[in-house]
Amino acid sequence: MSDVAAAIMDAAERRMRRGGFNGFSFREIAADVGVKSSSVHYHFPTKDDLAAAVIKRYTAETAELIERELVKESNPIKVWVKAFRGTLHSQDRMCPCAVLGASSQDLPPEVAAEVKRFFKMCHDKLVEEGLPPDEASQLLSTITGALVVANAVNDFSVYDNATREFTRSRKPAPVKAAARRLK
Amino acid sequence: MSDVAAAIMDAAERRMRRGGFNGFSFREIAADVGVKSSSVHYHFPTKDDLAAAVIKRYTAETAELIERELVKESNPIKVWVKAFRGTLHSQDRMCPCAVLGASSQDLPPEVAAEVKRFFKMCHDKLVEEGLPPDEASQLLSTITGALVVANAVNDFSVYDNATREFTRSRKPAPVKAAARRLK
DNA sequence: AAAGCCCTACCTATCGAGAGATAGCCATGG
DNA sequence: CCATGGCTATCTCTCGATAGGTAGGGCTTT
Repeated sequence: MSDVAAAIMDAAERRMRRGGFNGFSFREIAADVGVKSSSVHYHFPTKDDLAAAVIKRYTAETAELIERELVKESNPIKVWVKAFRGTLHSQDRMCPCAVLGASSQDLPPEVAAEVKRFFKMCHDKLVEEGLPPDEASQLLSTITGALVVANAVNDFSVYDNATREFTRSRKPAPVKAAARRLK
Repeated sequence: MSDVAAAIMDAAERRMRRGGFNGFSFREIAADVGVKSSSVHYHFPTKDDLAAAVIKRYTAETAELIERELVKESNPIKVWVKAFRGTLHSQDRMCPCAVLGASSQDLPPEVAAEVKRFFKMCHDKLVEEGLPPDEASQLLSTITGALVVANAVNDFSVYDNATREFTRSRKPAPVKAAARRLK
């Protein structure tokens, strides 16, 4: 992928994190990158294509990040809470999938499908790492919601308050998951 | 408030629940109600006005609903989990504040302020009903996130799975809160 | 009671801005 | 020499917003 294409995806992701699918335009992206809007169309024919590509890349990057962190810290709960905490404290603040997921019903089908894939990936990984399915759903929901609420009230401490109990009292995942990951 | 104004707010709320602030237009609302878009402007001069009014009303209605339910069921956790579950299973599916809150950074200030007020109201009420602040943040986050994730993956059972532990194991609120409410 | 008047609640018509998308031209480099 | 990756220019839509017109109900004044 060319530098420009990557820069376009970066700009699109940044704006999607703020305003979702309807929160950015080809012209804005083009201005961010320093090209013309028609050049954005060259790399991503339609807006749907661009958004879907951004989410697909984001899903892959998140999965990789989690894998890397699991090597350093074997408790998956701590890893996921910390990862989303990093998102909140980053410049872009929100997870794009949380933003898009909230208005999933109004998304182009390809984009909605990618967002769905993201959350499925998260849940699958949590279960694979040893959490019971319900607990995985709860953790994923709490983390996602904490992001939304912290964003809405503009107070990041909400995230830490909401996730505190998780990082404190939960048992670490069974050893087998960590072992499988290492071999 | 006139019938038409109420119908406009109803239509706006319905569309906001699906697509957020950028997910509806004056013309769509007008068509839903059966008037012209200029008539919508008559009742709500700007789009910001309309959206803020919708959220303000929604906040008040939610507070009233919770109060009513607390008379029947004294455990606030069960009441809130059930209330948002009702939202998910309603025709409109999402809480408008969850949708708008996710893209809070891109909202007109008056609208963002109303969304913030909604979440503050929720947290305040939970604390008032006897929950420790952190637990209130956690419950609110989990419920909100469960809505988002369930919506994104298009599977309502996620909500029940994510909130199951809350409704099962938590202690009911202290008696004083219920007593205060009754006097 | 009739005349005059204003306010409410719509309407038609239109504005300029910005959206996504397309057609076709041009420069560079393998 | 032609494919790649940009560009200019322009299309058609839709957006939020505004100007100005009108029907009719209710008020006051004579």
